[in-house]
Amino acid sequence: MMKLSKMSDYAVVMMTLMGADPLANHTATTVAEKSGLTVPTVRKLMKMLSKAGLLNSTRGVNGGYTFAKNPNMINVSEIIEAVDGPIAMTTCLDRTQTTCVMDSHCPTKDRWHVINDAVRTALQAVKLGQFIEPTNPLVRVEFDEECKDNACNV
Amino acid sequence: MMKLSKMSDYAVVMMTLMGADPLANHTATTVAEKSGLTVPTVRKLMKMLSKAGLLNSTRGVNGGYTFAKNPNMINVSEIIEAVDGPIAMTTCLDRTQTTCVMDSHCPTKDRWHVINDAVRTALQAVKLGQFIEPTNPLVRVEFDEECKDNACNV
DNA sequence: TCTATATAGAACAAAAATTGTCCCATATAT
DNA sequence: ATATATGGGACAATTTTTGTTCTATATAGA
Repeated sequence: MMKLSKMSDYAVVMMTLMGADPLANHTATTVAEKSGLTVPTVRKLMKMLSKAGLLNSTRGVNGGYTFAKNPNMINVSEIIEAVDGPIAMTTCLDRTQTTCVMDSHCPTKDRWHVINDAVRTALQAVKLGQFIEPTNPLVRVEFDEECKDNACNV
Repeated sequence: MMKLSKMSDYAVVMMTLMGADPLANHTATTVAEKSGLTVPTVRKLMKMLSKAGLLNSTRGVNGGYTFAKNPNMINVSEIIEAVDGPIAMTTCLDRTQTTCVMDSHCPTKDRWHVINDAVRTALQAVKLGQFIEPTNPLVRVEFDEECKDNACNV
């Protein structure tokens, strides 16, 4: 099954929860509480999202993270790529990889970009704002133990 | 990085190589030779493609696999789903998983369908025929009745 | 200045998923 | 009968992902 990693799944959930209060300063601790994820995991993801330029960070006392831009302008592919790296459907499209088992036998290496572009375009079309409930900005979801395992994306 | 599994990647390559001779009978051994993949791996994938209805199989001496339908009518998502299972971007969209019980509390519930559908649609739009060298006239000739409405000329 | 708080970066072990191979059963042409 | 080929399942090895821990750095406020 082709699917997202749990980490990028978590990241979208976190960003969605933060988006309920889009101007506030969010710390790893508070996001962990809201999401039910552990603090270390949230910290790791916040760092990635900050490094990718989706969040601004402030260190020290009263530090934390704020949205670097309007959630309505953040698309899902940005979040996924911040966590999982570039969307490359096959190894030969991943510039960090150099080896391919099939090398000269491969008849498809120049065709995959069609699919890759199609998928990226599809993901770019979906904005974070579409995930945030406009009518319920104070949602404070407390996940069960069971939901930690799959980010509760039922 | 969100990517295809190697197995589904291999499967597309194999199908592309077979598509160069779309009416022939292909054995696991011959496809292994053409692709550079090992025989056991090719066998495993051929079984999956056959089970999914993309290939017809014949057992015994002179057995092997033939295309069950025109390669131009086979889309890439069919091959991927034959090998990797249904395309479900998150765990909650995978019907075989039932681990999350907090349906009503998840902030991203029902939103993932938008992305999932977008990705599936993108993959469905790409036909195997687009991977195969367009110089082979047999693809068009022998499967012609399936192509009456020009659907094969994508 | 000192302290408590919070992010930055890197390294790491545990867990999970994938990959690749092997075995034996079944079918079939010669 | 025999050689050939697929069908189904089980498995170990490998790779990837996941989640945690550690130390360093930055900052507000007492």
